[in-house]
Amino acid sequence: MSTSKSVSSSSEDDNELRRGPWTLEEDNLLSQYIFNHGEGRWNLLAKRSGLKRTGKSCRLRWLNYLKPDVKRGNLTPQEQLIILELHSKWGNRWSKIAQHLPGRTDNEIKNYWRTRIQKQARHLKIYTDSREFQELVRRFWMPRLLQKAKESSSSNMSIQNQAIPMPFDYVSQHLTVGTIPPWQGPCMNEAGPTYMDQHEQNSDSEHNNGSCISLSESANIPKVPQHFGHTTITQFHALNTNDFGTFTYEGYNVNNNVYEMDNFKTTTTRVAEDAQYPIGDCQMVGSNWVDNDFACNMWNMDELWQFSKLQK
DNA sequence: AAACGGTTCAACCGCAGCCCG
DNA sequence: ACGGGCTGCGGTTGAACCGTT
Repeated sequence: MSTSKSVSSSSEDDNELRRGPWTLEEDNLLSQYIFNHGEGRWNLLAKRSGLKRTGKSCRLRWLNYLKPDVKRGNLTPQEQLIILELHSKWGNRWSKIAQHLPGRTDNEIKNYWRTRIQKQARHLKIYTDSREFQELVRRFWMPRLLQKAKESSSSNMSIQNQAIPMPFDYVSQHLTVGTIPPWQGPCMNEAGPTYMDQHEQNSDSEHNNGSCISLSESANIPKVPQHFGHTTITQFHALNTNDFGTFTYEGYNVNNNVYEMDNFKTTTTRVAEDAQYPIGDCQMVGSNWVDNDFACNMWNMDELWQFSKLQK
């Protein structure tokens, strides 16, 4: 993008289309026009509003920035969970994913994926569409997000006040076998339809058949062995109990009380019978492989990678 | 304080699909 | 059936920002 070069002042050439960052005046002009005439017919809007912008540019500015219901700020753990899950099912269908995240734009979700998720994958030198990465997400990322979601919901807000409808229903129904977590709380609709039941089955029934989806059930992703599913279930149960204690599963020694990853120590051999999971060859040790600032860094990837290399 | 490098995100581009005449 | 206009989508870019040296 040649933004700075191509942003032209109106004094230069009144007929030249402006590009690059929008000014406050332009924003006001666009908002005012849409307030009076409504959205749509973007090319006509661009001509009549007095903006020296293309219709495309106007549409983008409105939908991604000016529209009143556009949500600003960091994605919540619940939103991140939904993105991970839906991306595993649909891939880079950003607009489709965005439909399930009220107030979030496809652009924002795409940026999140590329700058956060893919960055982590790059650090580990694995592809985000690989089985290894899917396992990483399922094993470590999602539980961490669940824990964060739990913390955020219990500490400062009720679920009802959150923009994402029924995130825990969504998670509990679709990431696991459907256990309703106790921490879901009385405000959750335990008996009623889930988020995806309400929002997806009608619009996407040809893909979904009304059944729950999960990373392991994604159409895009090979089914993982059954014991991976079991791992998820036990991890999820661990979120719901205070006395689950430490247990070992498939070579993973997991202190799963509340997913305190600080105490998480794995020494693994290959974890899948078909030997397709090189990530199982890495070893994660110590108290700080999980970064405290979850919003910025899910893991200390450098450290993780170092251990990964050491094991090879 | 300045230089530098990495990250984020708003904005652009090309393409595909849809609609309508 | 065809072509043109419009809209939406996904990939890419680069300015702005931020942290580090």
